[in-house]
Amino acid sequence: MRAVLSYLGSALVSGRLLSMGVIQGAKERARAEVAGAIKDQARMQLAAEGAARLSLRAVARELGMVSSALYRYFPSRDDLLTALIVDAYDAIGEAAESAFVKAGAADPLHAWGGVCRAVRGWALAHPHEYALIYGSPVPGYAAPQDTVAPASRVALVLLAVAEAAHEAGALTEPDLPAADCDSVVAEEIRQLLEQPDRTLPAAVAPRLAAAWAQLFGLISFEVFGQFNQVIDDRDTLFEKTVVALAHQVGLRSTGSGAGT
Amino acid sequence: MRAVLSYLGSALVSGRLLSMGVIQGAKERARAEVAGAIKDQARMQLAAEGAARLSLRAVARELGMVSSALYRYFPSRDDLLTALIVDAYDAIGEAAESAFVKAGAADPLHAWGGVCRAVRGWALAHPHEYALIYGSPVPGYAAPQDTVAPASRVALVLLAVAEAAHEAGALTEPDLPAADCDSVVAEEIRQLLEQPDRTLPAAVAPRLAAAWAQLFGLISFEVFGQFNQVIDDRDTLFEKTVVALAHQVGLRSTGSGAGT
DNA sequence: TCTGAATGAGAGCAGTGCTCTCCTACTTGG
DNA sequence: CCAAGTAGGAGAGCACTGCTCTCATTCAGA
Repeated sequence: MRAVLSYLGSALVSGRLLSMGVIQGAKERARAEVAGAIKDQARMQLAAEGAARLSLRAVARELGMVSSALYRYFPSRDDLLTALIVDAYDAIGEAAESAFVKAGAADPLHAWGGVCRAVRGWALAHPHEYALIYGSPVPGYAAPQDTVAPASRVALVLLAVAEAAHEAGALTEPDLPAADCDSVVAEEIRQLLEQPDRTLPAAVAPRLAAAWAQLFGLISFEVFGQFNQVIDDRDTLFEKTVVALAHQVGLRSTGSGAGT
Repeated sequence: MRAVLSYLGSALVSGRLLSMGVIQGAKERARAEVAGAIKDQARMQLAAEGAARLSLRAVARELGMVSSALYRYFPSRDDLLTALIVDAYDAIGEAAESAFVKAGAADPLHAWGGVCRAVRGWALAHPHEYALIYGSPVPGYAAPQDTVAPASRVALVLLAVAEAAHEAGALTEPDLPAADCDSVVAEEIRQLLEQPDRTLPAAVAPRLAAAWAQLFGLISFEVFGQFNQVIDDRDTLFEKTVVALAHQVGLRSTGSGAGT
């Protein structure tokens, strides 16, 4: 459980707590409140119509102000979208984190399933916000640095699940040499895994990344309607696939080092 | 190889040949030519700027005509986008089909890998067109009936690979009862699999659908930049994951009914 | 109390999708 | 071979968009 706290701790500090500062003066508070109202209204339009139909003027109109006033808070439409993207990443990341905390690290397969279910649940409940972050990147929009930390929260939770499993002896080691994996994984991740309090073998990182992408592939097909007229019982398909992904990563039930 | 021909045949007839009619009169030909030029120009703008920045007026301007003239060919921007979507589905489907034909049905694992590689290759070469069909659905845009046949071509190829493997005795049967799978898969797919010349056990359909979604999840993460600063050697990761997916589907090397 | 910054209002610009009317050119029926 | 009908293009115009600029107001701190 140490890994849990450390991973989640770093995620929380880097992505969440620092963004909401201490209580400020009345003026700054009013400003933050208006900015929040703008974001809320924008989020409503996003949920109703999708990102491309999100209109600054409509948001301003709904809020009873004129469109130019909105530019005092967000310098452009892209910046407003970025704020919504960060919020969405934080929301789905928080769903994953709290699911992990709730499931506990005792049974890795149970934790893995809980996290995956939470992510899928959030995606199905917020399809347009999900599309905003995991669909096609917005045109001419390069993800600014503010989004990378929140964007990695779900992946860090999956990493924490694997590390907890490894510490409990419920993670099958990969058979391929670690040197092969080092060239696959990027420098940033290697540094993360080499930190002194990390215990996860670097060799599982590629499998984890693949499972991460595959998980979101499954969710995206469901959210984006690719399973229409193909798969009816998506719950069952998801559950079975999540178990397969856990096995692919190397997760086993606690106690039995090598299951079926 | 019978399965190959029959599957690909139905795909070709339904999706491709019917759309390009016989040689017509000069007038209709001129009309088709202009429509083609519009689509080409639109595709160029799509590749350069993305779907959301595709502008009818800009297309018309580039073609030296006025925007209203363009409405003689496409009744709305959405219809032009739909035409591009159909073309993109056909292109990626054709890439998959020809990869399958080239690989042959002798070695199922080889065929599976070839098809997956071809799909990934097309996606990386045409990221914006890929985003158009596998990214977030365009806002307020419900896929018209014209797109469902082309959209299913890649999936049909994967189905054909599995059926060829089954006929060669290189497909591991699922352990769960077929009744369970029947409720997962939609009516349309069940009817497809129950056709007299189909030999694929219905029980592998769910595994195939899951692998299908996971494959595109992996590709989407790569195309949409989710692997930036996470995975460097994406080729290796893809190859390894494709093998894992093949195993998940139940594909084995020819001759050995159940290998590791 | 005065100054300067923050905030909002309004006009305006260039661009968009789309519709309407008008005019030309061409195909086709007699 | 000619008249009629139609397909296609041109242009104006409408409502909307993101964004910028200027001008007035308000309000906090020196």
